Amino acid sequence: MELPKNYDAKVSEPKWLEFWEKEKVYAFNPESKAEIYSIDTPPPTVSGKMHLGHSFSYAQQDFVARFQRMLGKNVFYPFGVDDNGLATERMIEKMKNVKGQFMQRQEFVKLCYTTVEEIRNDFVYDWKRIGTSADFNIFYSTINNHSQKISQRSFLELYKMGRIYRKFAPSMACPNCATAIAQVELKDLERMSTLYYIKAQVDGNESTVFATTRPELMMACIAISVHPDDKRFNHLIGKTATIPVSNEKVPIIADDMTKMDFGTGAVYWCPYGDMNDIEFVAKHPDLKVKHIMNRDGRLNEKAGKYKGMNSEEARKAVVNDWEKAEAVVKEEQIGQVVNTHERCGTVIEFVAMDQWFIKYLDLKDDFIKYGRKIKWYPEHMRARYENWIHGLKWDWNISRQRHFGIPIPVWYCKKCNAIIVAEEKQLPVDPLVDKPLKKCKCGSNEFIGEKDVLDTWATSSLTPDIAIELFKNKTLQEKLHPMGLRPQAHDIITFWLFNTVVKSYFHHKNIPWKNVMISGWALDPKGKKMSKSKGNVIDPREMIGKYSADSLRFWAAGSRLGDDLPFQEKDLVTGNKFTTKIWNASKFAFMHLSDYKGERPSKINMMDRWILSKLSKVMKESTENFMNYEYSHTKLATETFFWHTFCDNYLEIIKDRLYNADKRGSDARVSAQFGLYNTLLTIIKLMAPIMPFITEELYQLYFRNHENVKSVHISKWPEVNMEDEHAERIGDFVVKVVEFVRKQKSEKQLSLKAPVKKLTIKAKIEEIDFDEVESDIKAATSAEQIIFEPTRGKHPEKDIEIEAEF
RNA sequence: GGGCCCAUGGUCUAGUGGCUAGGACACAACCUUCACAGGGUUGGGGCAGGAGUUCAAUUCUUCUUGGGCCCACCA
Repeated sequence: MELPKNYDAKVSEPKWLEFWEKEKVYAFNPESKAEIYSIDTPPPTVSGKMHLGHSFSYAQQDFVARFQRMLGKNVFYPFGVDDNGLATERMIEKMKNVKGQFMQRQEFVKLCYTTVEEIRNDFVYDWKRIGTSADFNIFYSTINNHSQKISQRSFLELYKMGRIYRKFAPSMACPNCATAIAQVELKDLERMSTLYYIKAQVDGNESTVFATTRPELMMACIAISVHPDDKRFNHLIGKTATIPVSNEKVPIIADDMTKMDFGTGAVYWCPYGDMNDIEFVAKHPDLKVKHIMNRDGRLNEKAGKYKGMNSEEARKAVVNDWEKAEAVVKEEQIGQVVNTHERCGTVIEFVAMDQWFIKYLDLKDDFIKYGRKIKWYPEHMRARYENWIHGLKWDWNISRQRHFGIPIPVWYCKKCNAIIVAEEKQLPVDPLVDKPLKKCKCGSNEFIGEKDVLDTWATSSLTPDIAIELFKNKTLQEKLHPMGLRPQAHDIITFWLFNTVVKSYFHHKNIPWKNVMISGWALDPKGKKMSKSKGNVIDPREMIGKYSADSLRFWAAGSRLGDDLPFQEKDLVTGNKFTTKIWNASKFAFMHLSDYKGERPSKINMMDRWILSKLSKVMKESTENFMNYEYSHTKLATETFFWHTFCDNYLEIIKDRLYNADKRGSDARVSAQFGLYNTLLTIIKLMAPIMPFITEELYQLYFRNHENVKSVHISKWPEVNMEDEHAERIGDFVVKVVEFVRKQKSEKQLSLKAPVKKLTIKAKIEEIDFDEVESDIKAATSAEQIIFEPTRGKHPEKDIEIEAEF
């Protein structure tokens, strides 16, 4: 059998994608009795194209999926897309050049739906292209009716449990997005800021100086505080200060939250400038908050002349006014860390609004317990989960003042203002369109629908349910829960992972999955995070075009699980080289196997026993590593074994037996064929999860006819159990001799085929064993004559002494 | 301020309480008609620093230095 000279990934890879889809190679079988391995696949957000980081971590989870499938398990590997929420809105606003806020919700949502439909196929193709072996027929979108129903049902259940409440409370708001956001969506920003020292008159002809970085909140000022132990200010406590310009009179009170060593030691409180204000207000309920800011970050009529300004504008105006009033004593530049919205980078504001919350701060211990029931790979990632829980300060704000999201299924009675919650049988509902099924208790039939939508994470935290409930069979649903694996990257442990545990805790009283596998990030060549703004983003499509999906995966298999990996284009060359090498080795093998019928020889030659024994060990090791999600070890072990043990040594050693059956005997040839067939097939299978395309190509070209399974990816994971310590010792000795001769030839600048006149070997090997391998050594070294002397019983300095005469 | 991870040739990495610390890329020399020039062979070059545990430390402990990530602080 003759193979084409070269393998062309550009042609082959799309060919196999089609084949897999047509043959339903990755289909989950709901009827099967086989053990299920289920994966809670991360739904990528359609707001961005697949980037290198995606291909990196999706490749890593796919290694595991493919391995488990080859173990014979019924792999439940759904695929979803996240097209719900802010990120999607933003993309659509940009694509269609519209502003959602200025449109009717229905109109905008319709536009979102159609746009998302338009781009979906192209978007998903990128995931298929890298060889993701998900069952793409088990598909969901986080905004479709199915997901809406489940997400709203979750809301209803939590509401019934008393876990959801609505409250007018200070919340974090993104002025740019004009919505409330949650603690998890915050990102730190370090910046320089000005600390203003402001002089305020105090009754009784005194004065004091307070320091602030937030002059713009002047109109909200409710008090000035000093530390109770601060002797500098003792005499002022209880008196009234007048804020310059606003002429507002505020009490000077003692509060130990005040830092004596910051600014002047006196601070003016203007809820809500930050989290401390919230605490301060709670401690002093007698002080009345003024709420001068709206959620779009603009000041309202309570801010008087500053109405309509945002923080930055108001700051300038207030400072200007203070300067005119000669109230500014000093300005100081200080470093400051502020919270920004991680999606858009806007500095957030604290605004009191009506919001919906999930009450869960009382359950921190339980969440930590749940985290410990899950097996983490790598284990240390659990620390991040626990660290996050320890630092949680807010209940989960799940309402967003946006358009494109899953509506909160609630109405308010026009007459009595009661909250009316939707009924499960009417889900999904849009309260702006639909009506409650029953009248209000007060008899009224007029309602105002809740305008807010749910936080994206309130839905994506339900992905296990969304995927599982695509199947209506209850027994199957139970079998699928908890899932086997949650694969994801480490940046969303606090978002997706934690929130999913929370939802599962409430709805199932169980962990959502047994294992989590946390992958790292693909970094730029210098080890920096890739980001659009830095311009260091690498497009995986370009790399696949230039190299191949297999090479990209080969690269992704090179890092330890959880580790970030800087991307160097040259690393893709390695994958290509491996592909070429295995192509050529297989070409050689298939040529010599064309007449092989799969027979097991009665007597297996020493060197064939040697390779099969080595193979058995690699196989065992690889299986264990894969079980522990250590795919990089499997890849490395297989790669080394293939390249060096198999190609460099074994193939060279058996060549003579394969080519010259007339001299060496047909038994010797069949034995070599047996070794060759089984070793190559096993290598291809071990490599199949990592490089699904080239392995499929080689499998189809030759092995399929002999193995009778339609794809290597559903073939059985190899079980070679031919360990033979004796053969390994003798084989290793042969390799040492061959390597020695190679080195000699290289040093003498001779061709590797150059004949050796006389080869003298002294070794701790029995003559009976040497006789078995002599012909193989002769052939592999081109030795004309070999003198062998066993050193048994003697105690030579070296185990082996070799001399070659040319 | 708290937590976590990491430090191995020029670059990216594997790994181990004890063999000559493994590989890839880059570099150098050599080798081609019989699987492979999209190749092969051979070679040069490395465990951040200090202290400790140990018969033995690149590996374990601790400190220092340097890098990365998460969280808190935010007047």
